[in-house]
Amino acid sequence: MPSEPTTARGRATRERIVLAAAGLVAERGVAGMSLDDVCAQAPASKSQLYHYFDGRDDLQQAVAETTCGTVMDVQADVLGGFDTLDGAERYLDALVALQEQRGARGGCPIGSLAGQLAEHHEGSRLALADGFDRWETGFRVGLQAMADRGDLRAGTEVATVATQVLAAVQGGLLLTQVRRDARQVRIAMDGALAQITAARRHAGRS
Amino acid sequence: MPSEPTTARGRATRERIVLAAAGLVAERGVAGMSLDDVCAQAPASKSQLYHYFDGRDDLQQAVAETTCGTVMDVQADVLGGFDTLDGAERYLDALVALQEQRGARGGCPIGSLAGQLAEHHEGSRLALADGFDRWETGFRVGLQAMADRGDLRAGTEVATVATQVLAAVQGGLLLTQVRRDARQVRIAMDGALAQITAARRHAGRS
DNA sequence: CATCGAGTGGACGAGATCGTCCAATCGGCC
DNA sequence: GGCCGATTGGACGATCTCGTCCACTCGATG
Repeated sequence: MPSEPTTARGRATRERIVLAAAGLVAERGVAGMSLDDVCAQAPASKSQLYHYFDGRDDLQQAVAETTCGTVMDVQADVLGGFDTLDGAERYLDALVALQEQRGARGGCPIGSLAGQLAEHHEGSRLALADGFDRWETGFRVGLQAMADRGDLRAGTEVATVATQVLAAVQGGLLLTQVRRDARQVRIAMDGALAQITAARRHAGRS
Repeated sequence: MPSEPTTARGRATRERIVLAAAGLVAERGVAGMSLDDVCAQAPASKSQLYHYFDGRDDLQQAVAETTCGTVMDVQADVLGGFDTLDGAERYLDALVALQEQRGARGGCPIGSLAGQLAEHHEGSRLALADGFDRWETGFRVGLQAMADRGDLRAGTEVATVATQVLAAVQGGLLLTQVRRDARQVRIAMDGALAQITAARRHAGRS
């Protein structure tokens, strides 16, 4: 049972540990993160790590949670604009630009963690599922706004399309990562967007 | 430099090792596969493993290659039928049935390996990219047959749609895995299929 | 100032893992 | 049978990793 920090100093230490762990996971993968490395990088000592976490698994779950939070924070603005067709295209452009900037490496942080953790740690799986839920909710509220405005085909099931868009993003990012080609995610999501636009749609891809 | 086996016995040993490694990776993930475990399971000895492989990384790449081969073999039949609208729906049904049968666990073997290996082993990344290429080619030739028959919207770019279908499958399988819900992959791929059918399309989902 | 719990530092042992090494065995071939 | 390279068995040391342990410091509070 990990003890929650009660003082500001304790909270800072716990956060240093999680951030160091998240950085190492992003850089080397879950398997490449050793607790000794985390302690060296934080910096912190073993006793601090085991003071705030049950052990490796518990720390990995905390990493999953903060990673989901970071991903959602980074895209909060552009995801908030996903409520018009233009906003949807801006979202896609931002996604592609980010992948190009990273050299098409790394894929989606949440998706990558999913491949490494979902099958082996129930707690981490639930944390990642929660991240996906929040992401999909962002799409859904934006799509609902478009539907209310009449920008979508009549009869569009907004919740279903939101799931399809998220799947297209994740699949596209995976292909981008494996093929080292940032255009893959654009192709994947162009499909999802083309599907939702009404007959009077303007602009295919930029 | 690993030496290729020259005798039938050597080839059998090498194959035993790869299959044992692939099984352990599927069961416990890449990080959970120890070389000692592989030797115990094969069965084989350390010297045999290092006789046929450079080391851990080389073995992982061999696992990636055989995993791609296995996945393509398993779906060869139903993927070969992906050249009519009905065949596409049968493909989707088979995919969903397989996920339900597995309890929505494991996701796509290739996609899971991608998340664990693509970023850290160039050779494995290339092996997985080759697997995706073969998979996408299967979709593309089927879609081209449909286009030639006039089953697709006029002006459909077959290669692009093939990429979108593969992305939808991968994204859908990832959501299925994380959410432990086999319907996710059906939703994801319904979107990709709905997009390609001509106006006189029949049947949405089953 | 004395007390006390939260927080800290880092040594330590148990065990796992990797990769190396060498001697033994197998099986085709002269 | 004798030879020889391919193949095999498994011990071994070096290294890494995890998690435990205990003594220590910090800082709020009475």
